[in-house]
Amino acid sequence: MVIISAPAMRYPAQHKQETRERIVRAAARRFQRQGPERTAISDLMRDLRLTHGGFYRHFDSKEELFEEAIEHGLRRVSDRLAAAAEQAPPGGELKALIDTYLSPEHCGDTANGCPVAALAAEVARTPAGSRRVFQRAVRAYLRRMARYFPGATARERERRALLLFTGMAGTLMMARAVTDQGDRRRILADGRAFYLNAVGG
Amino acid sequence: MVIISAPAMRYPAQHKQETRERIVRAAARRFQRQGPERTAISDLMRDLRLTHGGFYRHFDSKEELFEEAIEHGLRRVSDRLAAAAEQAPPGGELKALIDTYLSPEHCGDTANGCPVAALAAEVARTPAGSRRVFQRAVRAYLRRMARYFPGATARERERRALLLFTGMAGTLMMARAVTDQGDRRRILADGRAFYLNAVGG
DNA sequence: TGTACATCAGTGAACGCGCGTTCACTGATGTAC
DNA sequence: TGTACATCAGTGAACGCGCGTTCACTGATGTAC
Repeated sequence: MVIISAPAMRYPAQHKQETRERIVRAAARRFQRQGPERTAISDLMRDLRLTHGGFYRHFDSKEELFEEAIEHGLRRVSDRLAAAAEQAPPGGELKALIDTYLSPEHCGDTANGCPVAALAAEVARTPAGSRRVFQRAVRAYLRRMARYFPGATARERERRALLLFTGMAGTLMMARAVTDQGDRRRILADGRAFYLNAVGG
Repeated sequence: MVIISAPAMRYPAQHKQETRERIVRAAARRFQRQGPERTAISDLMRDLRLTHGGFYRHFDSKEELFEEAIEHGLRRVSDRLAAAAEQAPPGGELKALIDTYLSPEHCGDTANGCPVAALAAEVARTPAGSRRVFQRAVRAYLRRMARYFPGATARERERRALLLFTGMAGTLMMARAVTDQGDRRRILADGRAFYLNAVGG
């Protein structure tokens, strides 16, 4: 028998929840930009003007935070992509998705961009637990994107979405790895044309 | 005025060179499988039954080794891909490249696979010097693959090769990140069909 | 041929640093009465 | 309303560990003579 009662709280009820979310947001940015190994818990907490010790009031481990940061990152990109698709003229949704994903802005903003392009190779080296979380988050992302794709069944639309977004993630990754600005622009522009043609725009 | 004379050597002349190459090969494998941050110099040297102290007789830093490991990895994949294309029936070269790159074997062998799929996101976080080395190695790789692609000029063939290989790298990365074996097989199979169609096979 | 010397790939202890995690403590606020 | 007490988000020192890099040393072999 478990008795649930409201305990005494010295902070406003949702204060802890908000701090937790701010940590996740800061983590998503830093993990994607610098990689999880190069970002220390103390960096993240300093971003929020807190000290590192308090971290463990919110998370059991850095690994748990990593999982939530990826979920957050995927939600954020899918928000951005869905918004772009909704603003597109009828029939132009797919083109809007591609142009947004392979835009110079997305390329230049790894921190707030797609976690697949920034972190999927690192997720692949992670224990099964984290990979399952990742897989679930990707599925939710694809379910959300599927409606903009042609295909008889939801399953087919999701498969097309997966192929498009994983392919573009690879191309975006390469654009970021290259040093020459001209090459970068060209890779992105070629990619936009290639994928638009490939999904039959 | 520099006098070049053969110094006294206590090891056979090419011994040092061979050790250096063995370090690079071990590094490519471990960097790609575990990531550069999770592989210690001492791990690599232990792979060759040596101790970590000797490492600095061969390389100035871990960063220098990272650059060479990526060059080595790209040469190795392009060898493998070129071999597959050469064995293909006439006209089937592109299909052979795609089937080899997106094969379950390549997916399951990150250590000896393509460094773009395994490490490009990490390269993107690296200082400009390493990124230049990467870019040069990728260009050599594309020049070598270009001959299997349609296109009026070498430049055009290389651009198609880049789009294909970066796209497939993204798809391969996702297949590796996912936990479910069935999903993994499906991603690879869908990818093979998608890219074969996209390059007009 | 034999002997003394020089070379340098490799050894392993040590240094310094960063960082994940723990823990005793603080102090602002809510609750009980 | 006022006072004593309980709670717990946050603090910051400390611990333990891993790892990149350095360095004095070793010892097998080549060269000089």
